[in-house]
Amino acid sequence: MSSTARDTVQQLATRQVILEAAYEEIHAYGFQGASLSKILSSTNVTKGALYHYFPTKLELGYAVVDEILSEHIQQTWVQPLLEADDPITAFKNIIMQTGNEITEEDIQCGCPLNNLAQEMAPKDEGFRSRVETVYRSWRKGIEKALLKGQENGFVKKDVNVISVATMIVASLEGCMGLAKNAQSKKVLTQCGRSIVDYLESLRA
Amino acid sequence: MSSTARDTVQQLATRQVILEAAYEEIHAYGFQGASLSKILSSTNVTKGALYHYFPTKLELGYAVVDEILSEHIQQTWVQPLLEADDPITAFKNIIMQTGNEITEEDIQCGCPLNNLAQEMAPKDEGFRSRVETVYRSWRKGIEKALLKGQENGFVKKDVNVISVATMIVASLEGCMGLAKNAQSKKVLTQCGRSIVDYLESLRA
DNA sequence: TGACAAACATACCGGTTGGTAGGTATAACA
DNA sequence: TGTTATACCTACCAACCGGTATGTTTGTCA
Repeated sequence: MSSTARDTVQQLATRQVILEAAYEEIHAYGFQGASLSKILSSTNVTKGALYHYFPTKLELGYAVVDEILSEHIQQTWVQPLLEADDPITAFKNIIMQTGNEITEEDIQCGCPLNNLAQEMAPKDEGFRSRVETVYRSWRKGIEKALLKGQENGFVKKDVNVISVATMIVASLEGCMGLAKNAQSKKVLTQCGRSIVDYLESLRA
Repeated sequence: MSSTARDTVQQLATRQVILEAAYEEIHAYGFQGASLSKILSSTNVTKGALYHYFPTKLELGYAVVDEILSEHIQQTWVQPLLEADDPITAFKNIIMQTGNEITEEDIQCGCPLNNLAQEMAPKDEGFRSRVETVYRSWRKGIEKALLKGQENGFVKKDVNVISVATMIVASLEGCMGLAKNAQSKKVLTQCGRSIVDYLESLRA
């Protein structure tokens, strides 16, 4: 039993190495532009190992969405919001913290979720539906937080939480997209400030 | 002289056919995913003709940005704004008209400018700077219109027109991006309504 | 210790891609 | 009418891609 457990650990370790290298390559070059050869040469993994764990390049990409991107959105953008009483203040904190921690390189690569959405949604239903699942849970999390905020008297009662949640995600992604093309942290913070202003306009 | 003029017209006609076919292929599959062979087979143009007018695939892509996308943004999103006295009402009209005219296919393909920005900005400086020029003139146009709106008493005086212009473009692009992945016109109109609400909050 | 399977490693393949070399048709001009 | 340049056309190529077939190592269990 214990040896089986260790095997599983070892197995998952190699799998994880592949997965994270794939994530970075895809983040930098997009899914279609991502080269399996480059993923392999950036690690000590061979093509045989890769195809042992992932039947196709497509399945590797799916796993990146399901296991890395989904997790990242949830931990960064949803959980802190759900734990707070005042969603607007919590959101401002997340935006400001992200703005502080983000590097120029991150800006150049953009939001990996948005990148995949824009590139792959029209081309592959598997990607689209998986990305959509992540987006939906993101928006649902914001909706929940806003609703709780309304109950606690932090958010205007007449706010349509569904529309606003969509608008927030849209402006965050749009903001990252503009900053990515401008290659400018200034554009990002400038746009972030407008989002914060917008959030404040929702306060009760 | 007149015959030379006719030659030029003929020449530009072929060039334009290539350009528009390239635009559609790139819009549907992205620049990297766009196949020259498919562009050629979708027209009656041969590879020799293509490479007569465009030295590389890259230059063809550049021309699409400079001559098609730039024009489209200017005509749809900037000119009507600059001609109006009240920029907020004008903007609402553009958004609603676009929302009415847009097809499900358009939604699936997304905004061609945003597509190219997200795909190519980190990979090719030529693309990035050209797309950036389009974005900048878009934002500048909105800034001008908002400023004029402030002078005419339609827009709050304390609004930072630069930040707001960036925010508007960001949320428009983000909105299109979300709708594209959701493959849903409902998401688009829902998000559009939030943008309109945001615009109304800027009214004097 | 031997059997067997999981976990890799290597060499290779068919297909597609952007790009090129070299020929041809057409029309303007001297 | 001969010359020349523009505007194409056709056939081909090297490079790279994802994917596979086959071999080898490693560890487990009976």
